[in-house]
Amino acid sequence: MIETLLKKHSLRITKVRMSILDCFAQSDTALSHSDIELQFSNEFDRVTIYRTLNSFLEKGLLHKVPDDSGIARFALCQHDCNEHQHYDNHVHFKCDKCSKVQCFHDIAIPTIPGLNEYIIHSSQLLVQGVCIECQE
Amino acid sequence: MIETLLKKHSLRITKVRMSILDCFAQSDTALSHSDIELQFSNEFDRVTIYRTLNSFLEKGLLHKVPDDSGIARFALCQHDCNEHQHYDNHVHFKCDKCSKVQCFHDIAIPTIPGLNEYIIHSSQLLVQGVCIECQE
DNA sequence: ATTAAATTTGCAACACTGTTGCAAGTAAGA
DNA sequence: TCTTACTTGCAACAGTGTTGCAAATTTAAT
Repeated sequence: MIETLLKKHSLRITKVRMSILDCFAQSDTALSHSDIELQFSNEFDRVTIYRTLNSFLEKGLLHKVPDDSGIARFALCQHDCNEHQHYDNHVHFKCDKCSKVQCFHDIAIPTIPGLNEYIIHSSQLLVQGVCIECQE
Repeated sequence: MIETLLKKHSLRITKVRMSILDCFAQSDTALSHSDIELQFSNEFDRVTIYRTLNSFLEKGLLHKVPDDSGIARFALCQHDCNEHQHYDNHVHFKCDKCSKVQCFHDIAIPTIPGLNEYIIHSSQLLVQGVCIECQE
């Protein structure tokens, strides 16, 4: 439940946070600031939306999804992330036709040989192509 | 040679293009617009730099390096890319300390099982951590 | 070397994304 | 209920990237 989720991450329960978190819970794709703003522009200030996304990110409710376009997209964390640790090393798929970005939480990224001397914190794999819906 | 490279990709030989392409040839890390602008701000207009980067991208001289920060970085293509085809499915490493991004052209990205129904155009792996220089 | 056509450059202006400071408003615990 | 700490909205700003247009430059053809 959404309220519990906020409390668990030590965030106060407010209208903006409930609405935006609900948005992510409903969506099966990663959402950008502008996606959110489209829905709530006459309800909440854009700065508030930015700040909400940032606190969700910081507290481990959301993770950032990389993208060649430059705009930041976010998706719900599936594991127990918190402000100290993020576990979001999974595969992302971006459709070149509809531009939607999906997370594949179940597909682990294989270990890459050849980076032995580097200390590795995280790996993110972005696959681009055509999603199932856009093939039809 | 730089002039040959421009001609090969059907780009006219101009001062901006020579200078910027040379910059990339010298550098072992990916460069952003602002990296370039720092060097040439009193010589070339920022719009011209943006346009130069875009034509290099389009003609297959450079590829875009993904990054969670949102700013676009570019690096030289190693294979024979052109305006129709890009072969830049390799590993990128970003150092969390110095923020430099390196390409590992030699490390191929393993095939990911579980995306069978998707048409895949490209895969980019971004590994973050601490580079060798920053460990010392 | 001259010329003509096409491309490139610089400038001004603009749009979008994201951040900061501050005063007013709200949530949560005593 | 009251107090404290956090959150929100507003205004202003900074950075990144794009577009239109006139002037300059490259290129290829004479």
